Amino acid sequence: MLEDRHAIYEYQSIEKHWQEKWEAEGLYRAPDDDPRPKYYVLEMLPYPSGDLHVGHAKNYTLGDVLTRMMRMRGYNVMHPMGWDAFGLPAENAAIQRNIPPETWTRSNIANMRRQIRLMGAGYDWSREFATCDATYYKWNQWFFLRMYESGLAYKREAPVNWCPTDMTVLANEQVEDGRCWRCNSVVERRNLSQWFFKITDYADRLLAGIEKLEGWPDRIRAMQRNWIGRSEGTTFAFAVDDVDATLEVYTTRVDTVYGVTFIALAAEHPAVAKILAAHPAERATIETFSATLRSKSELERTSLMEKTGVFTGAYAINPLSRERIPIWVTNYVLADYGTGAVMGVPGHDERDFDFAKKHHLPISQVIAEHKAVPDRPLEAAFTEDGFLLASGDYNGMTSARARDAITEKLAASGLGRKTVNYRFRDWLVSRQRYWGTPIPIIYCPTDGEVAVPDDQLPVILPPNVPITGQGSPLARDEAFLNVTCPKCGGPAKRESDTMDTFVDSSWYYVRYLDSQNASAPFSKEKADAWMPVDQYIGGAEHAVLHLLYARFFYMFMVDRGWVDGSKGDEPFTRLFNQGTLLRNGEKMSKSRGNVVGINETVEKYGVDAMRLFLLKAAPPEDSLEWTDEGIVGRTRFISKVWRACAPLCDAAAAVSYTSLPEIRGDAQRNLVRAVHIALQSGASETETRRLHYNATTARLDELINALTPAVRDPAMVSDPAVLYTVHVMPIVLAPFAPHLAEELWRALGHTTSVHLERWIDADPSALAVQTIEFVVQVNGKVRGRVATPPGIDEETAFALAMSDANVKAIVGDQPIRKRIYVKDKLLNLVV
RNA sequence: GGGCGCGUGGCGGAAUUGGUAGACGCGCUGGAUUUAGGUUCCAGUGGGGCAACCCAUCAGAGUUCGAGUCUCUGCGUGCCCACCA
Repeated sequence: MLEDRHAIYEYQSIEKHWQEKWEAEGLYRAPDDDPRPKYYVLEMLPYPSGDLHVGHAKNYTLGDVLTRMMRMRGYNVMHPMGWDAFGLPAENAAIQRNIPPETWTRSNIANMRRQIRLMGAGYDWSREFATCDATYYKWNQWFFLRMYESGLAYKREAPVNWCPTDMTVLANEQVEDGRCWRCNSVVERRNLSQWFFKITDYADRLLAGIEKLEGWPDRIRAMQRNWIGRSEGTTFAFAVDDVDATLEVYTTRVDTVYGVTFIALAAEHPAVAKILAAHPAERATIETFSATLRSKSELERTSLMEKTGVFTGAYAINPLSRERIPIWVTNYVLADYGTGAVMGVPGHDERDFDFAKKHHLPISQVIAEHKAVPDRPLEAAFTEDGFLLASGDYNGMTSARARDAITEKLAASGLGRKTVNYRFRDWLVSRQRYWGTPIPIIYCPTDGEVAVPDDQLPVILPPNVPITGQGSPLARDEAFLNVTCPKCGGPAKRESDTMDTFVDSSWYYVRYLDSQNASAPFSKEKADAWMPVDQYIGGAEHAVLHLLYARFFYMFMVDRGWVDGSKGDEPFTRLFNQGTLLRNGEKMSKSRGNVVGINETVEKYGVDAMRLFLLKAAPPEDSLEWTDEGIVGRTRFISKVWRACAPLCDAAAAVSYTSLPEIRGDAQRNLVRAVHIALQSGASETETRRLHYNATTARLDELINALTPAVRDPAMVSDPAVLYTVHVMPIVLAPFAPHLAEELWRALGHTTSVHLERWIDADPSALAVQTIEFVVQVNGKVRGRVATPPGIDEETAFALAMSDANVKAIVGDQPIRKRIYVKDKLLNLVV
């Protein structure tokens, strides 16, 4: 029955052919002036690391399916692509291979662009850019200057990770177990002058905004909330005995203030020097202790180390109890949170308890679970709220009331106030690295810190700078460094630090909308037309950093009036977190050596088979195990579709695909129903934004399983229902297997692409069934099934149920106490 | 230590609102076609039982006419943050 020419689906030539044709026709351009409603689909900007593997394909396939679906559902869809091109791997590659970072990056981009096209993904390439283009990073510098003007970009000393061998700062991610990831030297903490963005000014807005982000996974919202880490408490001062200094502490538990038995300072606390001046006897001990601490990495200072400290010789006065309490320098107080000084309450804080035990400091209980005074000493810190005791005027109060009362008392005497602290810090944006955006600042001996004027942007990153891995290459490039001061014209030096690459990815989503603009980062008109991004897609590894920075940048843009704030100040309406692709139970990655390449996969199985497998194997937010058997199953599906449909295309061309065929029997009705169930599934997964296209592919399997026997049956093969199904097949396949769909569509005689067709809305009359089978339960257990036309009432259902021999036997002559009837589904009899 | 998830056949998973558990695919078993392998096609595939039936969604309890789904406890497992006072 099958003609030879239809027996084998030649995916290689077919897929290549359509990709070239689509590209030539500009099928995926998103016009700015279009009457259709807009829809902006964005996948996170990829880093051009070299080769794509099927893990990348998982990400891009989901975005591509959504893009095609939304286009078919009548939207003007924006789906751009670009490159997060600055960053460390390019510099490391430059060192290893002795080629400039730009050469390595550009060749990776070319390769990855080719591979993405090979996947048949529909992007509007006319909007493409790389962040290392001077036409892009110019605007990074422009944003930096606008932040600088607003007081949101500033420079200060900060402790950073310093590798003494490579003579460079390392990002936290580049420190592994306290050692440099490249040379394995022990990383030191150093105070260096660094540029920051004052993201903490936006803390409350970033926090409040999370509540409105209902299209984001709760997990990510919780992570951002925790990361921001808002904490309300009291800041108040202790006077220091014999020393002209006060020590401010921050606490969320001011109700425990009568239990303070020591003050714990961070070694970096500024008061330490003053205290040492008054207590020279302790100087040597403290300095040795501080020096040891300074040489430790953050990691060693935190989780790995036991709590230790040294007594300073000085005492503080508790402003409430008037008690005299010792001041210690410790290793467990963070210098850059709160005030860098903590009131030690071992009775009610686990860390203070550990410390007090170790250094034999007194432990007193000032909070109890009940009002009765406990008769036993504490065996561990009691950290819950309770009732105050041994707390002067506040005895018997609840913790909550005491916090208010004590804070008020401290405020009244000018010693303290209510304060809010955040766990997250200002964003450190400077890097002592070459391959990034130069920070547009000049240091002048007369004028100090001077911003590069806008008309001198971009500050070009000089090519051909030797990269050795030893310190910042720009800091040694005299031609780059030596400039004239924009203010006085005298000799001056450029800033040699470059920006964190997270700056690049904080606003790229607006640049796509106007990527050729030479006079501004983007025009307001275009941003207003397209923003916000309707669906953002990417992995959860960016849950905090990138997604927080991008939100901050967008709020800044809204505040400056560059984008319309009436649509809100959040850039990404919905966020979808893709699950990772696993192989042999581990995340697929180059470093694990378990990657499956795109090229080989496409060659061996074809693009459509790969896409279908990635969609079918698991819901998109779950991780997915790559198997060759699984993808073989999808090539089987494609062959089944091809063998069933291709021979019938000529006949089907004459049958309408926009109106339902005449139904001549149950087999025909079931077939058309399968078509519309698949159409409904695709539409519903899209409209609900659940994107569980794994379910839709199952409906496609059911559809082909219904069509295959029909086309083999001589009595059915020319039936209108069969020919209708063949004609609709490419439409229902189009988002998932775009090449196969197009090949069939053109074989049906169409001269325009199937990807420009409208999705067909599921027809209720096609979905309707002639008979249903409802379940009869007795006491909740299934005892019978009854076939009837749908829509019968309870009495009819009951009568039918009782005519079922099995049901009748089980019920017997027991009285029926209750009946529960769910229309067309079940009847439950309680006896 | 804190926060958030997740536990369903041999495997990936389906069951969107409490209503026929195991759709669909992979794998496996038997058969047909084929010189053979592959492809393709047919039948079967949670466990027990000859059968009618019984038992099954990590374990245990609860709510309900009815629980994979809701509540509680325990166990297992994953991710994120981890001395933030």
